[in-house]
Amino acid sequence: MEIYKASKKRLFVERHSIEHLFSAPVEAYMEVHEYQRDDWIIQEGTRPDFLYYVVEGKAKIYITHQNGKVSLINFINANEFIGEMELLHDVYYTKGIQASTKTICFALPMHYYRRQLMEDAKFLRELTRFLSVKATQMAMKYTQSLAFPLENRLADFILQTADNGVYKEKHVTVCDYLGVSYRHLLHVLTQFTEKQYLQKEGRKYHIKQYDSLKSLSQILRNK
Amino acid sequence: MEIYKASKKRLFVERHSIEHLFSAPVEAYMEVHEYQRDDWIIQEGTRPDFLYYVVEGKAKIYITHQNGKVSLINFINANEFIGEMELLHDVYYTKGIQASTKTICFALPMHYYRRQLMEDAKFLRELTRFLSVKATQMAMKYTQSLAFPLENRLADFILQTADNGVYKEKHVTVCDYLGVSYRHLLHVLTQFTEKQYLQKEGRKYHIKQYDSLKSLSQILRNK
DNA sequence: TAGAAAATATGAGATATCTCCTATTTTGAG
DNA sequence: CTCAAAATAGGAGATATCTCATATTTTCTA
Repeated sequence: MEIYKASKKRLFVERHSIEHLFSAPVEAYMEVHEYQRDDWIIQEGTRPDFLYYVVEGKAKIYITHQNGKVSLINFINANEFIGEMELLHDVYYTKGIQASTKTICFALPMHYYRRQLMEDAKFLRELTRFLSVKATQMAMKYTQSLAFPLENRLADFILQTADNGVYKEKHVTVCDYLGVSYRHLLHVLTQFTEKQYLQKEGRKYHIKQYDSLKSLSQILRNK
Repeated sequence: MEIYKASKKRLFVERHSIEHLFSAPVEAYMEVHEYQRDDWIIQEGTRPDFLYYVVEGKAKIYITHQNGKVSLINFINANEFIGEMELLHDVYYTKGIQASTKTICFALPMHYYRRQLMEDAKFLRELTRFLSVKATQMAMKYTQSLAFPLENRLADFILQTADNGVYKEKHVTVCDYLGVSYRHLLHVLTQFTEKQYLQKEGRKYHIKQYDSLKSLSQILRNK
């Protein structure tokens, strides 16, 4: 992890305005943190000292269960917050946050800014929107996971993450995200291949029947 | 559904202050709605005109999936909001809300109050807290549903809803809530009875081995 | 650059959960 | 009070998903 200093910091802050998020300036004590892929931004179980705002990159929220299973709760993208739960609640089980690409965040020391932020309608409005989307997403994922087999959820995930007709996510990550065993994920991927929805080439899968996948994934949706 | 008028309204509003929620008064256009058990407070798919604040009672959030399955997403209790998603987002698939006991809500016409509320730090802070809890809850339910079998989740649910050592929820509701089939719920309940965790008496189940259920439910928790 | 660790792959058997069916009991509206 | 609808109950077989075991390939690190 690198903390930008001096001109590197100044330049970065100038290029990435966050005026739209706050009524009063927060630059005084704000830091700029850069994390490399796989770095832990927050350790599971350890309260963070900062409220983060992701400017660049992508991260993952993990929780480890007592039975050893690991869940990838969700992805965090640019323009989203990290640590807002700890800002709002004194008691909270902190989830682990891991960068999945190089990730640059603004880091606001909660100590300094908590009081100010909790009075700032502009900030609270942003945070409210963010949390409402998060709550809705989780509710959808929850009900979908119970109402539909992996087949549908995987089709949806493939379409969401495929890049130029090519799907190439790591199986291990996908298992944690969709909450199924490695074995079963492979099994359904093989089915997709046998049905010619996908064509496997090394570690990549080429989408061959977009429509078939689309109709599997549409079943999840209440438009 | 009954809308309180005149003195009935005045009395109710006086007895249930909501000063702590708003910086400026909202009583002018506020209504008081009373719903009976099983009334629909909001129809699935139909945008509500009000932001509701539940003063008394308990309600259920439902969504119907394309495959016909119904999910009970969550319960709503006193001092919680309904319709906040529609307040925040112009495009949103509205879930159905059904009263599960007699429920009395304050109903704020969004049309009149949206702008004012979105500027009100006090209100936004409350809403933020509410949504953050909601998001956390959903995330936990989601990961738990994928990481643990019904046995653990049902044990937890029984302990949460049992009244004086007696569990007597409707099976149909529980199926929708825990996302399992009626058949399977009965199956696991029978197991609990055979293991003497519960003792069945008509439609009620008496908790006989509190500790066994407790340890099943503890497995879900990361303290 | 060798060896360890992580990721991929696949088989085989177990089990959690589902679907479909049928029967009985309870509840609620007229 | 009566009848239909809802809720409860349980059998039987299907299937979605899991666990465990083992082998190969890729990636990372000392």
